[in-house]
Amino acid sequence: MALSIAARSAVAGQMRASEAASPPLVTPEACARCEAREVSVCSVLSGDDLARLSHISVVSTVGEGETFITEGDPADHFFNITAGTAKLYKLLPDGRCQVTGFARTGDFLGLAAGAVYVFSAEALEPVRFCRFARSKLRGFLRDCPEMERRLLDLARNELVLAQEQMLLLGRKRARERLASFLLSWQQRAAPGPGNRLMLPMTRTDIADYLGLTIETISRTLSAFKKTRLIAQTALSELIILNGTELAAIAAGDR
Amino acid sequence: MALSIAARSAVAGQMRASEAASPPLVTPEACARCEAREVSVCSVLSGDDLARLSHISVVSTVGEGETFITEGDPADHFFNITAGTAKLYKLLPDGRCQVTGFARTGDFLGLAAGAVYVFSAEALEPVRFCRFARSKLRGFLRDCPEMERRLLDLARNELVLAQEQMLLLGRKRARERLASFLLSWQQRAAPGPGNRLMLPMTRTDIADYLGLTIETISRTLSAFKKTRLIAQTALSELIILNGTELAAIAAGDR
DNA sequence: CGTTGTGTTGATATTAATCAACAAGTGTGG
DNA sequence: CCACACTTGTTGATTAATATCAACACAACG
Repeated sequence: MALSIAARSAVAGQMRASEAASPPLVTPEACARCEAREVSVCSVLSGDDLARLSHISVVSTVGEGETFITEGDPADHFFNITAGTAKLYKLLPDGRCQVTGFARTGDFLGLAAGAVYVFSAEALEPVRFCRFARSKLRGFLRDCPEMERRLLDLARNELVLAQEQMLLLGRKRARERLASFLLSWQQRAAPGPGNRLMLPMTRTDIADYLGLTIETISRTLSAFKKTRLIAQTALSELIILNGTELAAIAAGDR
Repeated sequence: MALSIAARSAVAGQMRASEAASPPLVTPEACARCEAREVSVCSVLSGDDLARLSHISVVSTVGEGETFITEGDPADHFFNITAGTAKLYKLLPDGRCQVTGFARTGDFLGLAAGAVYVFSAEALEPVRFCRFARSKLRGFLRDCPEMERRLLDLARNELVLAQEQMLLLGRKRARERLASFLLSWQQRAAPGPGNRLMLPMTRTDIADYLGLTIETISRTLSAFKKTRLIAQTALSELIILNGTELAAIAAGDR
């Protein structure tokens, strides 16, 4: 069995939040090393602890479009993404959807859950993850305070990001929201060749993340292209030409 | 010195989130007991641990309208509200404001912070709180895993609420937002005599919490009054007449 | 009493949603 | 290989929800 408990350094849409973020909990290098060995490693664990944690973990893979966490189901497991990207979302009875976040390699799912999951998770591209039972984790944490500390840091980080997103959803205009999203995604995603930014999600996903419609996303992206803030190299691939100006827009300065 | 680390059972705006919430971390009774003794008690601590924690805590009081946490300042302290209500908010450079939450007796402030605070806190009525240095807390937590576990539970709860609020801000309409707010506040606030609901915040605060304007709040409240969903007993005091219908509106069912 | 702050209500403006048409890409089957 | 449906994205026209602007009511307070 393989296992990984890791977290990328989260980057908020704004400088201020970025300053407040904790240092990387697990470096990208460590993640890569884990993957190569087929045994993902929690950076704070070693020896016996690691072995014990491996006992309670299971590795799985899901294909694009598959839902692997469903809102309302008993929250029996924690997840750690080891490859791919997933969207996390909540639904209203009439089908309205709010994407609460995107999870990438190293991210941890299931912190924001009580007895049942309060969100669903769907793979945007093939996703590999490491899953383990919350009941067993509880016992493990009792003997491994270092691990608990990391989880608290993770939760803190997520809380900072969530509040930043509240500001975005409650008070920013469409162009400010999209600018914020592009910049924060640029910082989270590994840059492609030639500084290209890959967007594994559809326009619908972006719209549901930013509280807008696909038409508004499309129009706003077109406006950014026309003013040379970004360039589009493929349908889901673009280059940020003027990050400074984009950051000013994201912050609401113009 | 007095000290308190406590948390009320958080109640989300929707049933689903409520089911998911952890059991009360500190009962209202325990809080009351703490207050009476002028030594607030963390329910998971006792004896030596409690004495040690008391060493690093300071009790303060701030008046209505006073800001006691400022976004961007070094996040040196944790806070635990022991009396009163405060609003937590973030600002955009041009003055737009997003209230990210309201903190009441027993609530804990400062979890969502890194090197600097990412939100400000202002007293809506006279607030008493217990404050202690994060640097000292860190050392304390090392020796008191039970305490750390509680903090993780608190953070988990806040995360659930934050995601519920994202759904509200991103996808709910004005009447749905206000209905959600009234119900969740009803569950958090101690009910006044005759089931009256006290709202210590102004229309502006509610508007900034729900991502709306004061005019929309006022109009929507008037509509609720006209359809007998609520009745107003004073400017900041009302009664929920039809909670069932209000819940249906909050959930987006009509 | 006037003044100020807060809330309400009405008229109008604006942003983004909705409705609609079409373009481009993808996959299928003949 | 092409015709076809089907999905996703773009753009335009119109509508709807909420913001903005404005007037006024009311209470608190000096």
